[in-house]
Amino acid sequence: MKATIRSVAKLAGVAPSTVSHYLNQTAPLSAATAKSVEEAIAALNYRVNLGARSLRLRKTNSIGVVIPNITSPFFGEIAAVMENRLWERGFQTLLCISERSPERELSQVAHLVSRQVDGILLVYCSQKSRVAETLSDISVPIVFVDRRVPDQYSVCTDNFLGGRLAGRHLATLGHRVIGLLCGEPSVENVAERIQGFQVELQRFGLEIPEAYKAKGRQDLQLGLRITDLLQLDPRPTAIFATNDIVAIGAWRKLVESGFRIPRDISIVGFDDIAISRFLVPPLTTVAQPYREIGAKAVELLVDLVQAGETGKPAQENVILAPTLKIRGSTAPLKKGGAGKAIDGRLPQRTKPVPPKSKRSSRKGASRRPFKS
Amino acid sequence: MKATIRSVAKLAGVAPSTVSHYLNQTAPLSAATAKSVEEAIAALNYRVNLGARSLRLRKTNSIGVVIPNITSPFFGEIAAVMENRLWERGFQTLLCISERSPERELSQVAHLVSRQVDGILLVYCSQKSRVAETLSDISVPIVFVDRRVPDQYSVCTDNFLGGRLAGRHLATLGHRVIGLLCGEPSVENVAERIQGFQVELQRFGLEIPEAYKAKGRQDLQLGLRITDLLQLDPRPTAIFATNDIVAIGAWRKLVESGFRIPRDISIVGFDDIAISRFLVPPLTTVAQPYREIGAKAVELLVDLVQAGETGKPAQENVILAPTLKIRGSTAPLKKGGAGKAIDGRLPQRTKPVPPKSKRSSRKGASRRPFKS
DNA sequence: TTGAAAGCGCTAACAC
DNA sequence: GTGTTAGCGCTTTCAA
Repeated sequence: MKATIRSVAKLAGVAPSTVSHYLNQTAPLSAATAKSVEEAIAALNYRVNLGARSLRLRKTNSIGVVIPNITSPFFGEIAAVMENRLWERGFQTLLCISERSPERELSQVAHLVSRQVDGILLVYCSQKSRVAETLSDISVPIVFVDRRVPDQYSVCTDNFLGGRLAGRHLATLGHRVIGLLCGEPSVENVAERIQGFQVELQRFGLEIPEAYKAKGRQDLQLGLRITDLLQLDPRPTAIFATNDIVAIGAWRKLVESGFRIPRDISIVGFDDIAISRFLVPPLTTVAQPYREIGAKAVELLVDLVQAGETGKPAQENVILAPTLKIRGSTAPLKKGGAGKAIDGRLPQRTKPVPPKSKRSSRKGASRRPFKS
Repeated sequence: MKATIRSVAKLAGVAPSTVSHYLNQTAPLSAATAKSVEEAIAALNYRVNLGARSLRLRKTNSIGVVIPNITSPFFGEIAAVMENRLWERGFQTLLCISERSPERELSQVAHLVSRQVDGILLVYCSQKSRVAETLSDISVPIVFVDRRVPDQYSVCTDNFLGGRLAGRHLATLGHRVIGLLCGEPSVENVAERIQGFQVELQRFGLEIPEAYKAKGRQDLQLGLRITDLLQLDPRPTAIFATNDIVAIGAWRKLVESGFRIPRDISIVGFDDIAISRFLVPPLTTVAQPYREIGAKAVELLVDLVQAGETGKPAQENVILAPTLKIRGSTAPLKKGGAGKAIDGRLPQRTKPVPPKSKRSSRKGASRRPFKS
């Protein structure tokens, strides 16, 4: 039924290889043959069978993308960027959503390998993922996205730096009593954010007591648990949430409870998902470099694919800097407001002298220097 | 290098076809041969080449999904549901994001066909899409999603009904001066919502003057233009936005301008994207049946694929009912509030007698009866 | 400049 | 039960 290179050849009165040459411009054809081939193709509405071509060429021009989900704004953006870049580079995206199931993820990767994808972009779903271990079996290049894996290619955000940016911002605004909404780290990213945040606060002589940390699964519910923190004395004047969804949960609770943002309380998120800009006032947040992550991951993988067995790219771990988006949800500490020191003691202060100037606070504070 | 069915056969001391039979359980093997095949497979870490199998079987077990984007909540959900269902049914999803470009869309569909996908799920991007016309060239079954196409399989929401639900809700709450934020219909869906809304209002003797309609590209910006409507006299007491994003834009402007929702103004959206629930108060909206749309589309397409040339499923257009989610953003019209009739005349009333009871208002109002 | 022939890795008659 | 063989649609030497 369907036209093949053979049927085209027959109709055009030439050999299949000639048609192939025509299609791939792999040999010069005389004008006459070219024309007759062209006509035959049109007449039969011939379309090359890419599956057959792939089999022959041992290259499918397809890339597997495995990701925990695409409905959360962060992963959705990443997946979208990747598909775009891949399409531009001539690769078809095979999408696999792991739904945070390590088993499913594993079987998806196996499937993709069976399908002879040229490479895989993997946002693995949890520490429990056994993909990395299975990797020795896998002959296909893999780039890990938003997760670091020892001795593997990866591209991700500098979460530690992101945490520090948030910490510095709040400390600089004068906040001394700060609450933390900590996502339970399914992946080390979140832990790094918290660590960076705390390390930076220490530069200001601040430490966050355990009571000021609400921990839980990193979703909206966790944000709602801000009520626990609000009952503490002194009440926190600022909140750092380990992602924007959590921040929005907290936001909602705060507004319902009659708090005004940022007058009564400042709040900083992480990710910079699209909604964050739409809140009133818009959310101050640490923006992940979505586009860069996706673009870089594709670039790296495509290089890897094209390198084949020859010279593999050297850089193994790309770490991209996030940026602090200062918007309306944070403000300087109100004089005499809640959370002010009680009888001269700042309850969270552990070191005597917070740095006076921003400059000095920065000096030596970082494992890596701030960009700005 | 890579193990093939041949190398496995050689190692196991059997014929390739025997290995194939083992893999596909297409013939019973003696325990001994089965075991030796098994061992050979393990020893060589053999994985079947699905590309080759597809070529032979003329079936790729893959489905193309073409969609304008996946970062907007609506399309993201749809794409996610589809991938899930397809994976469950044993199909790999080939994702193509058209980015609202008709040309790109067309070339993506062509690519998918060349890749021998077994079927295509298509959310086409605009009226300008020429896919439907090109369809005669395409031998692959297609199901159109969220768009109706004459004589083609499709599944979408009953947008007209959705509009009516919104209209009835606001009218029943007593609102008489109502503003409309109308997305510019890139696709007939939006027009149907507006039409349904207005048809239902007419049942209540209401008509919306042109001045009370703000039109524009269906995005956040359009919502901001609510300021135009607020300057009208009488001021609208309720707003219907043709989707939630637009509603959120309006929301933002309203809050910034000091309006209280729903005390000062009621607002109804369309879609029920995830954010809508998180607003304070949460947004009343017409919920699209995301999961049902995605699930049904996959089901239909898979049936089509499996039917092959034999009996094609009869149902061509599946229309799924949306549901009204009444939440906090709408409230009964305040007595004596803004928008009340001026010297006894309701400016928007065109017919003398609005129906007294809900019952009568419903009777004959619908092309299809309400579900509830 | 064009054609013949082999083969990518797999499955499916069909024979034994 | 198992092996032989042909062929899915394509590309690619190599020869003419």
